Amino acid sequence: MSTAVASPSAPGGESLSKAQIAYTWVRERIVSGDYAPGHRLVLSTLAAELDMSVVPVREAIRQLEAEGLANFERNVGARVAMIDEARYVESMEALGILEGAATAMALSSISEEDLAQAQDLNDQLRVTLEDFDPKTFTELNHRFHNVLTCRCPNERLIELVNAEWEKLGHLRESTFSFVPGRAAESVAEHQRILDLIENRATSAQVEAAVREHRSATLASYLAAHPNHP
Amino acid sequence: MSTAVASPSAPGGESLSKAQIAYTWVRERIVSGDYAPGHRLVLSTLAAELDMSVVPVREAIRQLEAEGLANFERNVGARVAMIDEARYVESMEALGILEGAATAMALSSISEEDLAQAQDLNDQLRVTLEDFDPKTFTELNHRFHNVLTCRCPNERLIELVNAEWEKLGHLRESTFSFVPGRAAESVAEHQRILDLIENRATSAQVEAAVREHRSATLASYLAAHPNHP
DNA sequence: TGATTCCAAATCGTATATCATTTTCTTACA
DNA sequence: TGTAAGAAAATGATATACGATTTGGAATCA
Repeated sequence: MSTAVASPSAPGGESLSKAQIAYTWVRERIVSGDYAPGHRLVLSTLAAELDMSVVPVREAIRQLEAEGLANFERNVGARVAMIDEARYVESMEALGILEGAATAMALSSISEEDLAQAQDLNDQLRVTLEDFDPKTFTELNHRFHNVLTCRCPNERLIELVNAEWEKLGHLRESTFSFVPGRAAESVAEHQRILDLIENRATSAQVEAAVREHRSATLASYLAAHPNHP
Repeated sequence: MSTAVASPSAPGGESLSKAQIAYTWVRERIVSGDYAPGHRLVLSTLAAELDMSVVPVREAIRQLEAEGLANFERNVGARVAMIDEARYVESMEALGILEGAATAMALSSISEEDLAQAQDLNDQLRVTLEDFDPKTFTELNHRFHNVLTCRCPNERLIELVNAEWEKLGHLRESTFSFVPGRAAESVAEHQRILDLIENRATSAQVEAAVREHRSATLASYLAAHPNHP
């Protein structure tokens, strides 16, 4: 029986292709940490588990590869992407740049409600600090940033932000897990960003603030991390 | 005979998989404009032309899809991605942001030689103005920007820059084809960027200059373009 | 004539089969 | 005992085959 997979011939709803089913299935396992980095993704095994042939599974894994969640080696096979320390840092940096720009561009479109929602999320984050749980903190943190960026009129930029965010996804919680003290600073910086927006700061100021916010997260992560190559 | 495709069992060299051969082959046709936007990519036809089965072709096209060069429609097939006006603008904007940041980060690593090479390329661009050819101008233009960004220590950022650049690739020449006057301005702005670098301007200044440079290109493109939805 | 239905061709999606490569295990030899 | 050669197993890469879906057109009817 394994996992209940949505019937491909689901009546009424639009049936997903097997390749798509395999994609979401495997992806879910990766982001949930079920398949740890380095875990081998054997086509025949996955195909058997999903009760389909290897062809759609292969396609799914290639798609995951394109997103950077898996690595394929010719004639050897695929495995869940390793979390190279250097790459993690670089992606965080890139995310800061993209997110900063997206937030700045969104400025004129951010409504009172958006701002209120962001404030609310940051308040929730503050509450979380007392009984800290990296998982929920990370979740709220994502939603906070998403509220600010999603109004960006440039959809491509939003795509890039999300892609980068997801690439970091399956290990992002580690930042706050490893450096619990960072969470409090993070909330404070969020507040500063919200204040800037509310006080009609220039887009350059907001962009810089968001970028620095991520740099700071990154710095504390690195400080707490003895580089282990 | 058709196109001479590198033998998969090329002796000595590392043989490419058929999927990779198909990928580069189709991609080449797209970026060269041989396959215009909207052109259908029929698996069986391509497979026949490449003398292989449809399986690797399919894989190649999915890869192209992931890069945004092709679009796949379920049970219908793939076609070369349409050049949506809005998407073009958004990608250009995103490229400006990424390139600006990459160039700024590269500042401390740009050597005298790099600067000289960039200067040389811009001089070549200036010469090209007299007997203008959009194709070579675009080529040189790319190399100019590449010299500045490639020293960026953040490889991920370079990846993103290149990905965005290539996404625009198959229609980038149009900017200078449609707005020939823009080329001269472009060269002047390049010169300003080089001057900033030479005079040890702050990274923020350089970043802004590069970003504005692309904004200006975009603006003149839009000005010369009656929006045709 | 125009719209509708139905059939056939085109093409994709997936399964199965075969070939190629890599890895691992065994075995023989120094 | 350690190493190297070779066979066997595992797995990926590709080919072929077949079923499913879409699309275009022919035939039918009002």
